[in-house]
Amino acid sequence: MSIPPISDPRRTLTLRDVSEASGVSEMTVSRVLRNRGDVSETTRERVLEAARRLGYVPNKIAGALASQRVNLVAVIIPSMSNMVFPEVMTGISDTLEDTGLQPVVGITNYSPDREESVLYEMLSWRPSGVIIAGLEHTEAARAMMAQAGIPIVEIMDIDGTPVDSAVGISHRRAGRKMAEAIIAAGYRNIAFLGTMMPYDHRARKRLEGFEEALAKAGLTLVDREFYSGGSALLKGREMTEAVLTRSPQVDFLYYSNDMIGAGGLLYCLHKGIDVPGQIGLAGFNGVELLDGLPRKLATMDACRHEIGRRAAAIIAGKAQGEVIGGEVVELSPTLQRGDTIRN
Amino acid sequence: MSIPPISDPRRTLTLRDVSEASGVSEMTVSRVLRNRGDVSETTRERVLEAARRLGYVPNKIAGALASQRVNLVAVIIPSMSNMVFPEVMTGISDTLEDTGLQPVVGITNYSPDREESVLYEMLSWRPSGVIIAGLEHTEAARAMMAQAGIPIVEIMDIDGTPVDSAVGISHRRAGRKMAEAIIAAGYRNIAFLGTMMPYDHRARKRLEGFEEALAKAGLTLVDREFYSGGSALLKGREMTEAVLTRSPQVDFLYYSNDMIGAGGLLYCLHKGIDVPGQIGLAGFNGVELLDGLPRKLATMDACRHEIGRRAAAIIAGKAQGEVIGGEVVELSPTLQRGDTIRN
DNA sequence: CTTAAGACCGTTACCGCTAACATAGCTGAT
DNA sequence: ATCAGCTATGTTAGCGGTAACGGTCTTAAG
Repeated sequence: MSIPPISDPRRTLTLRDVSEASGVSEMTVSRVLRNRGDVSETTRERVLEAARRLGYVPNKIAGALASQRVNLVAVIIPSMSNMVFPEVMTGISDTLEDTGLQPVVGITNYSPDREESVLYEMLSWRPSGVIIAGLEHTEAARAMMAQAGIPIVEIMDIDGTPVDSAVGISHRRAGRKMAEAIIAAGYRNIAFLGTMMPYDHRARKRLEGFEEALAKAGLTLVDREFYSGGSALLKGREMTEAVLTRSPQVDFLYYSNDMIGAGGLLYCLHKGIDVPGQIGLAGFNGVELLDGLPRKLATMDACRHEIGRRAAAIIAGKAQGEVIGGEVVELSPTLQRGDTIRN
Repeated sequence: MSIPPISDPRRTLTLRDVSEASGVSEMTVSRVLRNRGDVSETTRERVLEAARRLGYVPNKIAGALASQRVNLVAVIIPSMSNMVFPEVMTGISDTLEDTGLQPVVGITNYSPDREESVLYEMLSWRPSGVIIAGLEHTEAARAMMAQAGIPIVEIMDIDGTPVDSAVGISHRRAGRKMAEAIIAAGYRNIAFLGTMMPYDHRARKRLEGFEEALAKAGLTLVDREFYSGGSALLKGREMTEAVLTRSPQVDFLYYSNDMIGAGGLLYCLHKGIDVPGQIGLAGFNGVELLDGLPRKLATMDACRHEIGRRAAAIIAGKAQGEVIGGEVVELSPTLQRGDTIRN
């Protein structure tokens, strides 16, 4: 057992090392590295030089404990491969960029239990705020968020009661709006194709709104098809084929997301079906991908980027000391008719 | 200035609160919550009950500082909207899942400077390891990683010298392999279409390998086209149109990624071009999306999932105390001929 | 020449938790 | 009865920073 030499290169550096190397107190080094408080230009330079030379990297763990401040914002979302969430993230990052706050992402895979444990894990790092997808959470999760004493923003959806703040769209209303446009265009034999995930509450709400509007017009869905897992584009093709085979009278296909909608569109075009004359199609989300398709799929954008920005702005505002109570921001998605709904 | 009452519901709870509520010392509470050390079943239950009732969430900041242990693994990647990285992430998460380690993601947007600052930020939280994309970093970034005293795994690419460990494929070799397959199939007038990002080193290396193999066969690229930003699928269409207009003699289109390749494929099919007779196409990555296309694009999978798994395994292993030096794991991508290269 | 007001830097006391060691009961072998 | 050897719990001393406050030394006005 030998005592490691002071200069052991593997020992991690602390403020004391920089302090000794530059001949000032640890406190002064701390001040220099944080740009806080008065320090003369001479010592500042001397300290910075020493820190650089040693390769000192501050220990935020100690800093956070001492200052009771953490510059992290927990972002909890179901998935990263959904196209939707990377864009929300972009909005969040853009807004947080110049606030000194930093997003940290947690993935739930659409599992409420996993969401609960991810939330617990993240809260244990005492973030400055939480941005979490959806309004549906376990009891325990809601309790944790309510107790945490930090701003919470639930995003994507506003059809429900938020714990604190919420930013999103009404998916029920979005479904209704789409149904109305489809009916107005004269389609009558409408089928729904979507995900089967029991926890995709937003897709469920869209379908509910959609059927509500159909009912008001005296219509009901003539067919429906669900999927889970796999390549969404491929599933879109397969499901479309299944529906059209089973229910030849169908004249409109409403998809719960753009990816399967794109698959369906490619299938219809391949089969030589007249779109939108014989059959109309619509998806949901307004993903960038659609721009490259041979024909533009009708869709409704979910304001993803804007949702991210607004949510981040709320957190950043409260971190600055704003004392607004929980607010609900409703964004309105716009219908993009594309080329797959006839006029 | 009033002193908040002991029972102030907004005060954040500490071990002391649980300790008082359950009538044992803080240390015992700590032991219970971490499942470490001997605690009688009676007190264990009493403590857990109290913690649950109060809604106590441990403070990992304090815990990490005291124990000098952080269960985080920094994962630094260029982008999340690239399809490629979400899959790598999946591999990482899957493997880390049951090790108690947790990935934390940082995004660089393909900027070396941003990478450096993200790395600095993450190292300041003293993670147990770093997984970072690519072998090209700033001087300072390399120095930080070398100094950090934790396992570092550079992923995706192995054409270069890693700081510590590396897991990936040889993109140069991948480019060569594809060129050889194309030449063997009889194509001679080959064009390249890809990203212009100056920092996409892997795409660059693939192109280098590709041209190297062409040269060996006495060929050179007859045309090349670059893009940046925007919808990759749409860009693929546009670039393909541009190339085919400019160089009608082209009989093969090699794309730097599957997304633009898919756009090109859709364009060719739309134009009634005989694929792969008149023109062959190939991309890179093997993204799931391709399964839904009307024809299967030739591609080469980049072992994304496996890369994530292996990288995570290395970090987890070293966290367990394995003392292996830097290792380089080379994975071999397999060519998937699809329907767009003639036999 | 005082002295008040800054500018600059140091000292002290934690932040909330855990490693390491100490202690108190209790068991069973001697 | 005695004591080694447990088990179950408590005590002490930090981990590496920062808040808050206290000095010292200039500087310039009174």
